[in-house]
Amino acid sequence: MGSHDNRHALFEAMALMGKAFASPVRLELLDLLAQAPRSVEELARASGQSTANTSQHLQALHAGGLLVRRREGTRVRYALAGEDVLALWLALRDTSAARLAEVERAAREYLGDDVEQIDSEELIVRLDRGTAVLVDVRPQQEFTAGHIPSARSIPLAELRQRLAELPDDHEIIVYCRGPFCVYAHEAVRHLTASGRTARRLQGGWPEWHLAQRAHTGKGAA
Amino acid sequence: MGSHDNRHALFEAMALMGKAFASPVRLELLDLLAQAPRSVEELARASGQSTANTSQHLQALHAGGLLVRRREGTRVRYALAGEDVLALWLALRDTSAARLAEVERAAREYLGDDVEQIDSEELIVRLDRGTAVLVDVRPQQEFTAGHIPSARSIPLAELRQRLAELPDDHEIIVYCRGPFCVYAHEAVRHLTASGRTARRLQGGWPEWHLAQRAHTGKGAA
DNA sequence: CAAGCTATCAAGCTATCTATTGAATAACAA
DNA sequence: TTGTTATTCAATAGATAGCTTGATAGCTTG
Repeated sequence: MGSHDNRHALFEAMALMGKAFASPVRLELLDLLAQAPRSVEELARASGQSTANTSQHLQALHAGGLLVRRREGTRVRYALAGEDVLALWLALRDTSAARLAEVERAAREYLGDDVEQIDSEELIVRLDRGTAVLVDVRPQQEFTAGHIPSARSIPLAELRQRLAELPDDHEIIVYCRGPFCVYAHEAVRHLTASGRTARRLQGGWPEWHLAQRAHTGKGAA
Repeated sequence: MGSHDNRHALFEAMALMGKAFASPVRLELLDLLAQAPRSVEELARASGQSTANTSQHLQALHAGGLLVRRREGTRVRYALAGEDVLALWLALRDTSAARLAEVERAAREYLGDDVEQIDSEELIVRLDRGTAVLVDVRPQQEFTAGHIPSARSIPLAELRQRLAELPDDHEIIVYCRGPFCVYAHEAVRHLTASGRTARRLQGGWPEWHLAQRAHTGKGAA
């Protein structure tokens, strides 16, 4: 008899995860956690929300199965539940950009003028040849949590003072959190304005990370 | 100044799509549309919702960029907006099953006892050898909209009367809408009870379809 | 153009969600 | 113990979402 009820219960359970994606604040938290695990306070600061509100949203994401949490002394560290969750978030983000004009428009407004891009295959060639250097302009913490091999860390905020560290005779390739993060755009604009040859890597650390996993056969279940 | 506002606007736009996934009714509609495009009334009947309510949910899915619609005479035909949307829905579904105990439990309750499975590689081998026949037990309409090559259509409701059509000396491999659809489970249980050798194909038409697309290089943008 | 069918709209009620506030709890240090 | 910091809980008000009902609009057919 209750086969209908059972089917509805199934979709209701799936909607627990769906609901987690239904708030802009939660999406921003996911995006931050795609870079590195963080405490509630760090996430609150980075997202511009109150601590209590951030905590509530994190619990919603946790209830949706997207996050794991661990107490570390006096603070609680939240992290994405797994690479499948990371892939799901990137898929939602990219599909929304492809299908919703609103997202495209907002992205253009936020990122400003396009800067020259380079894809990861080309990047590898140029690094091998030694004609380019790779710079990670995300905050130090995110670099420490994981970065593209052979990248050096120069957080965007420090770029202005640390220009001398970058060789004059190399092309500079910059990456950050991903295609919807301003850091690399701003870095490239600043570098170009300073007379350097600079480009933005297409995709950021999460994309690189996922692609590596896929190639080495550690793919999804 | 408004760089914060711009970032928030970006996530708000992405959340338009996120919100579309936040209701069990909408997920069921997506799941139906993953099989074949349909009119509002068909979707209402299949999902057990009122027409008005179904229409509203379809509009929400449309606003989220997940559906396209086209007027066809007196009715409106809704369809998934693209293969990226199909892939996204399958990813959400599978991730929720992997990460949420509630989904696993609901799926077990709904599907009943496990039946023997076979993966698509093995399927191809057995079809080549001619030791197996492949049966699509979804409603006729969905078969017509797309099916695995070499499958024959026997909707579950007709299986009982059409048993004679199936050769006695072949293994019968059954598929339906996907891993969370009961049809194939029930078909295999019925066939086995009738003394046949039957198994369920792992994954249904949408999974097969996406996998084919990926192999032939028509992958995502 | 009138009838009939499909889909959408509009209004209303209830339930759920969001952000805020202030209090409560957990871990740790002195 | 007491104090301090990080996080969660509880209560609230305002906004949104969900489903129902009845009216409206679009297309087709006679």
